[in-house]
Amino acid sequence: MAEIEKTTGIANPEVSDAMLSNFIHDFIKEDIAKDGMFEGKTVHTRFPPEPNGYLHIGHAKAICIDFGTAEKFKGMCNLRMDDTNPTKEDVEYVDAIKEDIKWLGFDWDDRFYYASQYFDDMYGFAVELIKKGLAYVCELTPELVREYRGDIKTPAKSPYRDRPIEESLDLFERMKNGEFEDGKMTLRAKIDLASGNFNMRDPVIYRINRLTHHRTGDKWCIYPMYDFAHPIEDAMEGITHSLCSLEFEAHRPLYDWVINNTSVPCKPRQIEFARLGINNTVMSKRKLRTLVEDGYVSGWDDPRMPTLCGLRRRGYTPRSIRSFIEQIGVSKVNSIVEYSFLEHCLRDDLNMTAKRAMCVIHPIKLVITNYPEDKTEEFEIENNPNCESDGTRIITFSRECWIEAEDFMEEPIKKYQRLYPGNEVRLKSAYIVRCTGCKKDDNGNIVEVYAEYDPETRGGNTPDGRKVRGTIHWVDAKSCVDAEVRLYDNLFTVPDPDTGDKNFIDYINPNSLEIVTGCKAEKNLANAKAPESFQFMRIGYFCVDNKDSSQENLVFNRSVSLKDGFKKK
RNA sequence: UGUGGAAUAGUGUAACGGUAGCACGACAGACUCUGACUCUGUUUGUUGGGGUUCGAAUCCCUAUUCCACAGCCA
Repeated sequence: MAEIEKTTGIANPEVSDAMLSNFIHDFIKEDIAKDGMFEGKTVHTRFPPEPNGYLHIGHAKAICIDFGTAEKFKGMCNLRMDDTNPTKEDVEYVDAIKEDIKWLGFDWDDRFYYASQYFDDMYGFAVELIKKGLAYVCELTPELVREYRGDIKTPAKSPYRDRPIEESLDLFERMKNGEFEDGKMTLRAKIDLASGNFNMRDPVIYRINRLTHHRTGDKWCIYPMYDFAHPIEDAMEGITHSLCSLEFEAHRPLYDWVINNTSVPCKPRQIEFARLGINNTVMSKRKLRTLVEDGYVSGWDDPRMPTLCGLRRRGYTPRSIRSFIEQIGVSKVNSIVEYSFLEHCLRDDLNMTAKRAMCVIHPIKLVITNYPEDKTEEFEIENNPNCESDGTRIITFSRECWIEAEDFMEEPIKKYQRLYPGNEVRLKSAYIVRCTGCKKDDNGNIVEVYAEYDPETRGGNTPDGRKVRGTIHWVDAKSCVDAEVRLYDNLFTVPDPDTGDKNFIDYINPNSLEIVTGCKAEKNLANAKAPESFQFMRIGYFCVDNKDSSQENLVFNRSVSLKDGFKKK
């Protein structure tokens, strides 16, 4: 590294080893080693979302790569709103995007930009191209442009290609001044009408569009196209490496063409990587919008959505998402990561950080028949057995408590080690109890379970050393609080609703949300507030809903269930 | 059919001419006051065919398959 510093003058070439390496890092190292290429600069990237929708887990990959790469090389990463097309863009998204990126833990310092702030520069560079004979005003209608684009064997054509420079200059200025109606003319780069890469067949770089821009208002009626604007934005900000997804690979020649044919201040390098695919969900903006607008979910932040605000509401932590992105790696292979891996990353994080609590979701009454009716005891219980510094809390115990309905079976299945007549189980941290029977209503439904406790086993200990196979969670009926619990399942019934010509709506899982009310939570949960997460012991990780939960009406979202190693049959 | 990419266990990703490894999953077991966690072990892979080489996932040839591009979207 010291060697490299000498030859390139890069201020901070030191590479952080905290991060897994990938091919992008390799490219950058090569560039750094290449004498003079980035003379005197630090690695500088950018994350350039178009403010026309909410960020999702796929964007998280791009964010982690853009910011993470800068971090790795001790460089910088800008946040830039790519707002060159006012058609779909809106200010409402800008703040949401910033919030999501900050939530993930990334920081752009004061380097927040809009592509629209370079409109003047872009206009200037366009004029430069015209003067060089490298761009011309074309009057083909959109229909004719398409028709004249040609095909693999036929080159494109435009009768305006050889328009004199002075004429194009004049026309382009008048386009800017609003003398022509929308769609009447375009400015096209003069490159190669016969190119096998259609992006190079004299691409349109400016179009007339009388739209009010969310930043520049009505100042402009012509707007630059992405292929022309993006390299300029990058260069204006001194970006050294412009990281983007694979579909822009074929645009790279055009990116380089713009950089090389205009007097932009630097020459960024575009590197493409595969975007993230995850099964059991959809990721395209259009499909997510359909889910929201047609009411299949409650909003962009519905906990079933792969949006960052949805994942946040679901209980995903920034750390779990960053860990996920880091572990799936970066390559140029289009791939579909299993949703279960994301869940694994969440469990992995929450296992270390979430405090344990007891909550009974499908309650059934357990009566300890040999326990005094008016007695209440307190037990001290650890908040997280995996993290001693999380301390302990007090829970109460009395004659009646709630247990999970599925923790009792009148006739046990094979290997069942919970409550059934004659069997002993431990009520977590309280007492060992022996089941003595149950009571049923007229329809044969079990309404109460009976057991006798062993006073010698206070705290759940067995002084005689006897082994008790089952330990179940419970809450004191006298002191518990009611809660609403929302259980989520996959939004789709098939792993690949996003592929092929299927209509993804046909595969929506009608049971992706189950709302359970009347759940019984230990009293300590009464004051829980978002964004706190808990492990409801033996069930899963739950977070307080950041919209609907209140002290009067506790609402928990199941973020992810615990793995269930019990093999039924 | 033109251009540009990509093919490594079920999934994702390393190995950059020198023992194909890791993670997730699955399976089996140990441990356990969470059937969780943790730990141990097992399972499964270089797209096919040639070639170069002492030695090939890696280099060469060839075949096959897959993805992206013909917006005045980004």
